[in-house]
Amino acid sequence: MATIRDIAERAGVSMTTVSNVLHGRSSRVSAETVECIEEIIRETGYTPNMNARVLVGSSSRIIGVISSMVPISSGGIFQDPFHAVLLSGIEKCTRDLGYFLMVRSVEDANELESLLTNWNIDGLIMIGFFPESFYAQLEEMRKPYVQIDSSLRNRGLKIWLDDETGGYLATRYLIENGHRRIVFVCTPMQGSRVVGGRHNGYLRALAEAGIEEKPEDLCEIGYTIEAGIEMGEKLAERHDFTAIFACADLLACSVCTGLMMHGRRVPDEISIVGYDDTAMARLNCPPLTCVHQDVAGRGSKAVEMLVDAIEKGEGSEPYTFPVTLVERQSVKRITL
Amino acid sequence: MATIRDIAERAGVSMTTVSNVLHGRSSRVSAETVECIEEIIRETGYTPNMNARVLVGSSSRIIGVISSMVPISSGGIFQDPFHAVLLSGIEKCTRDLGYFLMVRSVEDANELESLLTNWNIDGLIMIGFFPESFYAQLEEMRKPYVQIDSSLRNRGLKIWLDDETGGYLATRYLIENGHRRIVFVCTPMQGSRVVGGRHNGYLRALAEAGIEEKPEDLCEIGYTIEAGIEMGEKLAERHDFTAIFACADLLACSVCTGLMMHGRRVPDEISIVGYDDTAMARLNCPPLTCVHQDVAGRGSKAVEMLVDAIEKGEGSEPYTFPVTLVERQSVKRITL
DNA sequence: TTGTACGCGTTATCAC
DNA sequence: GTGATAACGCGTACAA
Repeated sequence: MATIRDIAERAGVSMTTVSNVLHGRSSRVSAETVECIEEIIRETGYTPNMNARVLVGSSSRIIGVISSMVPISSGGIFQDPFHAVLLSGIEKCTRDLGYFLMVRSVEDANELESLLTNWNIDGLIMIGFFPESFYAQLEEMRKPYVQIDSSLRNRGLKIWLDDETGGYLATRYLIENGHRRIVFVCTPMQGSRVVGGRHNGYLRALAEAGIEEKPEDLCEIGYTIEAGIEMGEKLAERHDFTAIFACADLLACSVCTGLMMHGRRVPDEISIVGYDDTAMARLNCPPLTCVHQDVAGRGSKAVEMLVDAIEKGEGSEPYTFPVTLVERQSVKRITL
Repeated sequence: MATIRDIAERAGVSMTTVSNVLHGRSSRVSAETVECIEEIIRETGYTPNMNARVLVGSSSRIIGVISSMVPISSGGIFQDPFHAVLLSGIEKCTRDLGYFLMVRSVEDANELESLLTNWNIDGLIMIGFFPESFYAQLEEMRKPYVQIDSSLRNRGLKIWLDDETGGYLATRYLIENGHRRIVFVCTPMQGSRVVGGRHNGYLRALAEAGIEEKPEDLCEIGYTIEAGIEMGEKLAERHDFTAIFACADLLACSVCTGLMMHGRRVPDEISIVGYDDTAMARLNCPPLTCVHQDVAGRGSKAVEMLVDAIEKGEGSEPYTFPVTLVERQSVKRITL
């Protein structure tokens, strides 16, 4: 509760001097006063009132996080483990860089504007997809924002993933293990750079091996456990393929469950490769071979880029994270 | 960016009048000025500057969330799916009640104090366990705080779970299905009300059925997938039990994986019951029978209790959430 | 090197 | 019913 005035009085100096010490402007203060004041600051446990700082200055050192709703079950943000890990990376980096994190779900562009102006938020991290009006609002307000897994056309900072390579690596791995008929399970592709990229990689690997793409091998479903299990049950009836590439761990694991519930064995009869390498991949039985991405790292990078933009006013090119393939036990080598 | 002063000028009234309109003090303003001002407020898209409000008033309408680190892999908060869903519930309710959410990891009591005073945070939600110094700090600052899954002795608001009943239901269910030798897998019990409660329920069900507790049936491990898988592998060697009750889904699923990797079949040879009913329970193969708790609901309730305490200054009794048993397919009825 | 004074946007008190 | 005005805590010209 101690204020700058309190410190100044106790030290017998002016508030300006205290402020200078607080901001490390040591050139303007004699060494001994610095020491004296610092001592008092320690004693009194002074903590700046950020609200007052924001009011007088421009920066609030608050970073906002909004997330579009990709819930596993019902509404609410961050239910998806992917988002949880992402947030974890975001929080850590935000903290390390001396910023604060305000988390909120936002219904429309007006709410977004309110949020931003209410607290004079310095910049925004956007997880997922949002209506065009959100971007228009942000541009109008000239607020820096960074998108994770964004679509193509919007401006602003972007954290991408090398989705195409991931799709390619997964599919090539299956082909190298003797599989020639590979089902592609994904969420609806329309307009999604992410899913589209993974699919392109899938197609490239197929083409490279001289394998023709079969329309019935493309399975688009909703991003829920139930949809995945259902798809697994449907696929269990088919005997015209030997492998599945699912473009998210959640889908891979739930499809796997659906298959096994109907007596099909993984990987003995059907091999599966997933995408993301979240905790559920390691937990799956058998442990899931999948494309790995550094989820928490992407969160950190998003914060770094955003803070750069906030402090230096720099816009940077989209940053693309690499992917790797993690071999576990859900793929069987087969010989024809 | 419009301020109260701007509005006042445009309306040709004083700032006080605008403020009165803003706060619905209609008795002090004539109906026509109210309408006029409201019109201007709409036009100009006025949004209050919260920092200024906090500075002059006392309440910030910010709720803080800190989480002890119970990470699946490396450091960082909210990596655990349980925490993710919890946060989701917290965020929604916070928003519905007109508050804002600041999320942060905190290393020690000093950092906690800084966080709270920096922003004049109204109240705190604590997820998990924290050192005694945290509580001392909060008491000293007279900040309302609510603990989710707290230990016994601290003051403050508490959201509990009926852990004992959960342990009892799970164990009784296994016994009803013919199992008499039930291994109890958990995280270290020492001082944990949560794990201790579940264990007590387990013991009660055993006693009720006249089954003696065997020391070798108590397995304490770390809360990680790796530890669970390892324990599953170890248990796969044993043939002196028919069922496992794991006091967290993560443990149940990873033990299940470990068992199956070593050729033991679930539920044919070994039945398993989990606890929490997170997404991974539905995703498990076979889908996990487990004790259900309303995780998001607990988050909401925490916010409600906290806001009550903030606004009415009321301290309330610990609120205990009920549990139910969800039957899926990881338990087999056996006859001796 | 140090101090004074003003303004940031809002609310509350008190006078009109 | 309405309007000045003083705070809230801090940063920063500007003056000394």
